[in-house]
Amino acid sequence: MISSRGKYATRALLHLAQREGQAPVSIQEISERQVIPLKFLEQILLTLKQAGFVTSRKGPGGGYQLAKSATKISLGEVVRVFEGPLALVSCASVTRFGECGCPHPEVCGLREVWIEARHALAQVLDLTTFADIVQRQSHLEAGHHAIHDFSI
Amino acid sequence: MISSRGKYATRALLHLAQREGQAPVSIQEISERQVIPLKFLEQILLTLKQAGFVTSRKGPGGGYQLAKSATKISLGEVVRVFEGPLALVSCASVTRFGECGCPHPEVCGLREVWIEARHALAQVLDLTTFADIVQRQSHLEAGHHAIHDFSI
DNA sequence: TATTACTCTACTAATTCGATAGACTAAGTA
DNA sequence: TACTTAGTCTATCGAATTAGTAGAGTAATA
Ligand code: FES
Ligand code: FES
Repeated sequence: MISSRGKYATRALLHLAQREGQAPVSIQEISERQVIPLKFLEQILLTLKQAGFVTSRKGPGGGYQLAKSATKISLGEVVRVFEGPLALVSCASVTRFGECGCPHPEVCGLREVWIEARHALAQVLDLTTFADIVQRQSHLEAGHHAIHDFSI
Repeated sequence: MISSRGKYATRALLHLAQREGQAPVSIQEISERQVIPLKFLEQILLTLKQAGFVTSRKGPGGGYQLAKSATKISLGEVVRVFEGPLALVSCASVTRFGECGCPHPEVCGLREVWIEARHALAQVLDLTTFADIVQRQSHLEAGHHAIHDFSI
C-alpha cells in the first residue's frame, strides 16, 4: 500500500494532466475537486515541484501546471518520489540497491523472486504515463456516459 | 517495501522448506542461521502457524515443520498475511476491495493502472511457491560453487 | 497597496514498527 | 517424579513514520 501522500500526488498530477495546455490550476481547485486536505496538498505540490514534474506561478491567475508533457511523466517516477524504490525488499532495488539482512544475498533464491516482482511492477508503472492515464479516464467516462444515456 | 516481519517470515519459511521431510527445526536454529532476533522470530512463527503454513512440536527434538508441501505455499499468500493486500491502493485490491478516497472511482483512470500493477505483482508472487524458491536457491548455490571451484 | 496565491518551516497526535521481557505450558527423559 | 527442552502467549516500550494542521512569509498582479 502506498501512502496518502503518494495517492494524493498522483491524483493531483492527473488533474493537472487533464488540464494540460490550459491556464494554471490553483491548489484550492485541486483540493476541492480531488477531495484532498488543502494544507496537505500544498506540501505535496511543493514536492512535486522540487521533483520537476510541475511549475507554479504566484499571484492572481496563478497556480500549477505540468512542467513537461504528460507523455514524459510516468507513474513510476512519481511513485518513487513519494514511496522510494519499487522493490519490495531493498536487495531487489535497481535504483537504490541495499542490504536486506540476508546472510548470503549472493546465493539467495528469495532475492531472485523479489527482483522478478520489482520488474513486473516497474514494467507497469514505468511504461504508463499520465497521458495514458488521461486517455484511459476519458474512455471510461465516455463508456460511463454511454451507459447512462442508454438508461434514460 | 515490505516490513521486517514479512522479510523474516519468508526467510524462515524458506529455511523450513529446505528441510522439508527432515526433523523439526528449532526456533533457535532458524534464528541463528537466518540472522533473525530470536524473540521476534517466535512471534513470527506463531503467526505463520496460525495462518496454517507450519506446525510445531514442543519438548526435546521439537521445533517447526511445514504444515503442507512447499509446492502448496506461494510467496503471495505469505506476503499477504504480513503485509495485507498486494494492491498499492485499496481500490485495486481483489481480496479486500476498499475505498481509496477518489471522488469518482467508477471512472478513474488511475485505478485501472493500480489494478494492472497489482495483477503484475500477483502474477509473480502467487505463481512462485517455496518449492520453486528452494530449487532456485540450489541452482544458485551450485553455480556459486562451480565458480569457486574454478578459481581454486 | 490590497489581494491573491504559492512557499516554507515547525509542530503534533496517532499509529505502526521492531524488538524485548517474562511468565507459562507441554513433551520428552533420567 | 523431577528436570530439561522447546514452543506459547501477552504485555510493554522506544523510535520512527504518517497524516495533517498552523502560521508567518514572499511574489505577482490589479
Ligand atoms: S538477499 Fe534479499 S532476501 Fe535474500
Ligand atoms: S479510484 Fe482509486 S485511485 Fe481513483
